[in-house]
Amino acid sequence: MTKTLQQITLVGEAVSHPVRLKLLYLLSEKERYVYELSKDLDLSRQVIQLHLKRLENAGFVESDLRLEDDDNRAKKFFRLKSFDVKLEIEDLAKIFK
Amino acid sequence: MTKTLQQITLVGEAVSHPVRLKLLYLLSEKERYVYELSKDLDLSRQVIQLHLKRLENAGFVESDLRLEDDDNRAKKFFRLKSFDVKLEIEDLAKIFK
DNA sequence: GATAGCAGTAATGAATATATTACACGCATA
DNA sequence: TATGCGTGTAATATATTCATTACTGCTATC
Repeated sequence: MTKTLQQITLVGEAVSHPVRLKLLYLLSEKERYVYELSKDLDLSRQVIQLHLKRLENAGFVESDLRLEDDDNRAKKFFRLKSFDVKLEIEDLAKIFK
Repeated sequence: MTKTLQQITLVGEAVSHPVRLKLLYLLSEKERYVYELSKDLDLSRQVIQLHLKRLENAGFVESDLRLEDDDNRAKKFFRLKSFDVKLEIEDLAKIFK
């Protein structure tokens, strides 16, 4: 699969922060919602949301706002889509040559 | 090979900027010195040096200040050491589990 | 001797990243 | 009804990133 310059930089940026790596790990286990993650990581909900947005932009996660049967409080769930991080010189050669 | 959290973030950061990716590509062809790169990329020598330092911190490149036979002006050459970018959920699991 | 090649360091400035607090709103529960 | 759970948005503060200019100093070349 051919990667664009922007795809590469977005992925790089996504994995360049420890909190985002932790989020990736947690979401690899099961889907979780924002408030829950902010409690678990002891960080503000807004920052967690920002990090998740970065991960979403990189194509790693996806989300949906969802109601559960027995609770009418909407929760924004995130889950891991794919995690395929691999970069070779050939990828760069295709871009710059 | 086991990766530490910091190793992962350094690598991610290294590949998160288009100029650094271009530098990696150029250095994959042959070694080059700082002044030369700054001319080719039309950027200040100081910024090129900064980007190269990031690449060096991530373990991608190495440098030496060198005199050539017929020229007594020292040149700081950079070359690609290794380029092995691969990250899997298992790497994160080892760190966070 | 002036200009260009080549390095090092320092100061500065604009933009982005990271994190917080604060506000509004609705639902759940003691 | 007060407190906690859960969302959204906005304002703010600090740090870092990215890029520049400016200075120094040496060698090469016209």
